[in-house]
Amino acid sequence: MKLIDILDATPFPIGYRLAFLTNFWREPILRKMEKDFGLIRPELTVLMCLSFQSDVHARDICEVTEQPSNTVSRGVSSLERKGLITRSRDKIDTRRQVLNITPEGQKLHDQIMALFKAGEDRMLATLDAGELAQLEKLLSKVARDVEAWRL
Amino acid sequence: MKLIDILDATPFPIGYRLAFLTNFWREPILRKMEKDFGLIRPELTVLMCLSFQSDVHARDICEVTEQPSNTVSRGVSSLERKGLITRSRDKIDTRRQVLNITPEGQKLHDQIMALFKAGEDRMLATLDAGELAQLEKLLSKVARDVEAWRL
DNA sequence: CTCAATTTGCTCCACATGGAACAATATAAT
DNA sequence: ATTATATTGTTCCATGTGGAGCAAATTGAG
Repeated sequence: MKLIDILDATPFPIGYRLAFLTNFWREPILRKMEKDFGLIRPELTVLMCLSFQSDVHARDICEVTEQPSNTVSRGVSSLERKGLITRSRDKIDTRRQVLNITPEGQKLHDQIMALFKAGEDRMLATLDAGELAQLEKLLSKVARDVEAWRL
Repeated sequence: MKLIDILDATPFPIGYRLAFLTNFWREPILRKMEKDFGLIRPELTVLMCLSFQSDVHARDICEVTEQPSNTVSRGVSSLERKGLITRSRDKIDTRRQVLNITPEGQKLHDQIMALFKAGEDRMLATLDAGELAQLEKLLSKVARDVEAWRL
């Protein structure tokens, strides 16, 4: 009995393959990230948001990533302790705090992104250029349509 | 700031989209499964294995799904308490126990599979028949190649 | 101006999960 | 046969995570 056999027996061939590929691509890298860099998942989420945009509030991260506020709160706190992001009170609304990534945080972020990139290259090595373009185009189309089909 | 924007900014466009689609397709269904049927993830894993094949050992499930033995053990115990699977000592090796799905378990399994199928249909509604075939073919190719690229 | 309602971020708590050690049983070596 | 080693499945424990509720601060209605 192999996992791939059970996979082939399900009535949702594409969904299961999406989950299958996601697991084998992402999970080992996340474990490596935790082991080598001591960064856990919620911290990476915050780091990616701050790398993408500056002067962000924790609340923004909650909304964008649809994560509960306590998870984001923990991620922000530990990232600040590590010196990977900065936290400063908002002058106008002192409940809020303005978050920014530090150079150290950006550097770590880039290293981790490189891990994912290398993993993707390995995963897709069996596809030629045309197939790669096809796959990205199809996944993009479905992803862009997300608001129409998400529950 | 939208999640899809951060997505587009990463250097791994396909990997991130795989993860993105997997999350929005699978997670809501798993939550619904937990709420409506009281079944948690490790239980579903065991149930799917037993639906696929009869007379399996817990150890087999560990190997196929690469889950730790305690997780499988808990799943097996709770499924048996609920009457969804049966457990009987192996006559030859009395350390082992032979697991089988019950008719009730099979019925529940089929109901849950139908949820995932319906979710997949919704997710892929934007693709035409040719695109669907293309996508499945490409995902299959990469998935079959898993042993070559997994870390 | 005053007080209720909202928003932000945090702590407490409950639970799912994986690692490690354990008992019971089976297998191998001499 | 006896003893050491493997294997199976379980319980204990540490940790990551989300829900609910909380205090502090802001906003809005009268």
